Amino acid sequence: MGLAGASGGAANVLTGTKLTIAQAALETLLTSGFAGASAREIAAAGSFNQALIFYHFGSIEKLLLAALELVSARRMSAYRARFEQAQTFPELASLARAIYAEDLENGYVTVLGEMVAAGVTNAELGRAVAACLDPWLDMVEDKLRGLVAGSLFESMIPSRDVAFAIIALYLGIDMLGHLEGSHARAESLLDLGVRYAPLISALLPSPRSKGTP
Amino acid sequence: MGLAGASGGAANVLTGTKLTIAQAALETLLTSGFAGASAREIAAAGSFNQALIFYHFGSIEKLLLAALELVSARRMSAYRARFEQAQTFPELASLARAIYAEDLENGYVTVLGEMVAAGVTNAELGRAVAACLDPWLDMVEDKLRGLVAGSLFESMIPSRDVAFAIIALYLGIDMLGHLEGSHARAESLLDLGVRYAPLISALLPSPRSKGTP
DNA sequence: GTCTATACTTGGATAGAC
DNA sequence: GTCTATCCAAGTATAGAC
Repeated sequence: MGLAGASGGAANVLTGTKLTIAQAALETLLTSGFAGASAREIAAAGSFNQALIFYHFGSIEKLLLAALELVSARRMSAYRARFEQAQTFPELASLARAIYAEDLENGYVTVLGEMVAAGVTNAELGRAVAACLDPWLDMVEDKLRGLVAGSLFESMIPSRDVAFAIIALYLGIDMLGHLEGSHARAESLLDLGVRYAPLISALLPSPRSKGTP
Repeated sequence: MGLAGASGGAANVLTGTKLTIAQAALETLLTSGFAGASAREIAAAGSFNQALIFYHFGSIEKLLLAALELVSARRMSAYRARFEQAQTFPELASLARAIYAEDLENGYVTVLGEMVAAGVTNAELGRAVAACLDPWLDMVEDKLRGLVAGSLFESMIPSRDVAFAIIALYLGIDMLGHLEGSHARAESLLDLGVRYAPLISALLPSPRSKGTP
């Protein structure tokens, strides 16, 4: 609680006008998508002057990136605790399902999808978006490692690859939902995961019934 | 072999100038991405006049869509036979791996990624891209149904959802590859699939050793 | 820091000659 | 069907007053 009385935790250094602008950018990303997120639209959404964007962020790209980092940090601080608490596959499946539902409601799913899409068509932006995804990859990887630790699968499962697959699946579901204009199939798939997670649990003999280490 | 002596099979109705233009569009999509695929760039790539695009296709969007349908049809006719031949999980995993490698080499992975990304930022385009993906979803679903037919899992596995997951995973891997600017992790993940497919096979008792029905 | 006004660029699309 | 020339819209970004 020393300097810069921020609220969350990570790198939420945006305050005042910069924060206002970033939030307007998010709003625009949400309602008009990346294609519609021009300086003029964003300025209109936030009722401030177009020129402020360039004064504070230098370029639209940098603003959009800052906005993405903002949501990423928010989501991380909102979900991390719950994620670390979940210790079984059923719990994790339910959590994934819940996170998707919340992300959908908050529009984070949309923002992420738009920025990933933008990153694909723009290499520089792409690297930045990938960097934003990295902490999530690490988080999933750590969790996986913990889950299989001590079990038969410990040496068999390359956690990094599997974590990559999980993030890819989440992203792919997100993308398809966007394309179809409906996330119904995405949600039904996640429900399926919840329903069958106990089965996976049964296959992996849980080796850590000693409580949290 | 009656009317319209086309080569492949599906809906490859592009000939002459239209085909030239569509191929230039593909080339541009490949080298400059969706963001760089402007009328002028495409015309330059194919050494024809900019105005021809609008004469033949009406708009850039429609051209790009036609180009996507072209590659989709090409890939379908190139892979369908091999896909239908594969009858076990190991075979399918190897095939998926091979398809990704070929798609990567041909640039189809890039084109698909770019168009999906474009579809996310543009609802109308998105629906069309989703429609392009549909035949693939059907194909995977049919295959899945055949694979689990007669086994214990027949009533348990909702083929549609699982097919959706598989397509989503493929797409997500593709997207992440684009973002990172390298498809190394994607390929290593597919290799992992090949390595562990026999294990899945062992779990699903193969009920159909009678040859092709 | 914030505003107005505007320069500059790019890109979609069309008109009309050939 | 193809070409030249051009219109028009939209967007990024900056200069300079307040």
